[in-house]
Amino acid sequence: MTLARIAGELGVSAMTVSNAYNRPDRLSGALRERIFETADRLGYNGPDPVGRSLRRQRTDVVGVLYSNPLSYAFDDPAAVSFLRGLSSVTEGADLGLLLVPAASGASGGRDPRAAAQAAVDGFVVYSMSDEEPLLTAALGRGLPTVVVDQPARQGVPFVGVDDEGAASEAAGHLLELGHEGFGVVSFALSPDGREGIADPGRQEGAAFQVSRSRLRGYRSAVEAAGLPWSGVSVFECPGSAATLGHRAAGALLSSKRRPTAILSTSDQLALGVLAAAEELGLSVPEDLSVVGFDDVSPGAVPPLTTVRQDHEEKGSLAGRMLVSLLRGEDVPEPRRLPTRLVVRGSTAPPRWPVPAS
Amino acid sequence: MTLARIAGELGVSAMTVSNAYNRPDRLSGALRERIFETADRLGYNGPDPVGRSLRRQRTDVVGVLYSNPLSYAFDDPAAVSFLRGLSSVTEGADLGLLLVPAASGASGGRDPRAAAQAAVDGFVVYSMSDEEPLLTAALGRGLPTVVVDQPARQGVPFVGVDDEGAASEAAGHLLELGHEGFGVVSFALSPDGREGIADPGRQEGAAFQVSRSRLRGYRSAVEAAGLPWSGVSVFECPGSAATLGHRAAGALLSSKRRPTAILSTSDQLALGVLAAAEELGLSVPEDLSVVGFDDVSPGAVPPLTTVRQDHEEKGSLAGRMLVSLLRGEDVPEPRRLPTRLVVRGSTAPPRWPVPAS
DNA sequence: CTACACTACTTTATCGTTAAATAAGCGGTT
DNA sequence: AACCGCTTATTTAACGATAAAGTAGTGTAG
Repeated sequence: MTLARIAGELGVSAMTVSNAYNRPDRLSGALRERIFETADRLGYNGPDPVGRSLRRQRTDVVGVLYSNPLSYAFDDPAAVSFLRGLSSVTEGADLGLLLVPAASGASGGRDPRAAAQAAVDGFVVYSMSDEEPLLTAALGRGLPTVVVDQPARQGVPFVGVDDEGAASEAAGHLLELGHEGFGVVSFALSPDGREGIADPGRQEGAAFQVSRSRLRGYRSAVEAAGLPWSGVSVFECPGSAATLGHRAAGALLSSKRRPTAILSTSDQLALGVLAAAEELGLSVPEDLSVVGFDDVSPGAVPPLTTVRQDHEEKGSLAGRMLVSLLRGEDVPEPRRLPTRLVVRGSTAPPRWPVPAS
Repeated sequence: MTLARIAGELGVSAMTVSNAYNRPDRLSGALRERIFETADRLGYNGPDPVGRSLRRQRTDVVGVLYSNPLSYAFDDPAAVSFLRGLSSVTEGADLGLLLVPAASGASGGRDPRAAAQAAVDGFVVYSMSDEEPLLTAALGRGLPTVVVDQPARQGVPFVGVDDEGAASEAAGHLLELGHEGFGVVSFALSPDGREGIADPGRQEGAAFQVSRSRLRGYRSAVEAAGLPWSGVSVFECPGSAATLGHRAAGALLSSKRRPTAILSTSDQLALGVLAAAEELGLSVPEDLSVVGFDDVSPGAVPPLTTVRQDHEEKGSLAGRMLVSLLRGEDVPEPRRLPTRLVVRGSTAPPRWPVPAS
């Protein structure tokens, strides 16, 4: 069933039927009624969305690009909050939200064709590595695009936080408490799935801007306190799950110079660190201080000291920016949303000053 | 930039350019290379998704219809798990997932036009009321559709659980413990936003099949134990948030015949009940037993006795069914997924037998 | 030397819609 | 009878792509 068939049935032009649906005020009430009635009778459900999109050159859909398999997003509380904020804005603007499927290639990267095949008016790109081909493909489409968290690119509207500053503040907190022996548990520095200690080269060369920034923040605070960064082991996990943090902490805590404090680049990892500590008979915060990032784990025991950021607001801001772009309005300067260090029960002064060697 | 322009530039037919992208084996490697190179040079990103969908009569997108504003879905752990399961299957089949925006009308129902406007190959409908116009509109499209949780409709592929049986089991557990005074905290019976005690008429007339079934399950167990259902107050909340459960429990627990046990149709509501009990100085489970539904609140204190169901599997099954339908394969009989009563710390025998009056 | 399969590409027609321009008719005025 | 502004409906021409059928040209077998 198509517009034309309905039109034929009634002896009117297709345009008139189209108008019945799109500009009801442009035809007489009587005719409009007859059209809807005929449509009903013949089982026509209104203009076909695809034909309509082709002609109007817009889809009223926003695409979401995620660097991992889609289903991981629903496992990550930060991503879920982000989507909540984003969806509330897009729905308010009567836009659909398309979760773009991108099969993962062998390299860990995602199939860039996904971005080319998505019938959307614009993209929201969530947390990708610097040179992700999927991102390049999306930007290549020339559609309005907002990047969230990473990578910040010249000329591309961006939403994120000051990761370096926040990380520095987190490390500063531990330093103030008197800690001198640190370990870092980080999520991926690059999307190659590596797991293990990351040397400074790998740290600086990280393909994930957020990882790079947070490590830099930790480092600058540590060095500002006169301590050598070389004394800090950075354990890289290939993702951000508690089990990965658990393994990482296991490695760090069994090294010969055991840290008295562990900085984690996510709460999920920090949760794993807590579990590892418990397993090793270390009590937190007495024997070990732990700091998370994101503030998405309200139920942790002990409650996590962490860097709070408003993920929902991030989604909502990204949504508002994209909606403005779609409407052809100007978009305000890239803004960094605020973060706040929330001190809870997982950090305390070290039991003793760290011995000199 | 279009196929035709690239074709013109090279002096070949549009079809050949199309084939370069869709059936690379149908043209010589040399020409293919020239085409890609020209496309690159002119900034062509491959076939336009909308034109392509129009011609092929498919979009490779699955629409998700939700009975509440979309952003609520990301607040509901059951819905999030469901989406995780669903998205893993759709992504595996290289299908996009379109979260369909449906502005809420005054009646609380959602704008049915949303279903007509969505450019999708099929729908997954998540937990809707019996006569929701949005659902009718979706089914009217004649696209492959799978309904999840409710409403089960003759001839429409369905995924859900045996709510009545599970609820009956939950109530049975309390009866076995010796409880005789019950209260029920239920999420919406009908989408009209009512809050307060629901009489048996409203219970039976509920527009949400799941609500109806769970209440029936509670009731059948209570009556099977020889107790009158009229003695059980059912407090209806307009949604499923902890704050609503809190208010509901406040009302039930301050009535003159205070229940010794409260059955909640969701964990979220049960969490509110726990909060209300604490506020009133009642300890759980000593003074009050509480049972949830869904098993999505691992962190509750005390840990909730609840009905466990596998939301992720539900999403994944719905996805598999829809994918089969899209491929024109047969879909197995509507199946009810299993549930299991998980007894934890929120239920115990009543402190004393309920006094006769 | 015809027949036939095969490759590499083209032609034609169509998917379902809507923007923009155009026309026809209205009662009334000049 | 020409022209008004206004409403209502029509005509025309894309929007960007691909299915299906068709046409050369080439090699290969009988």
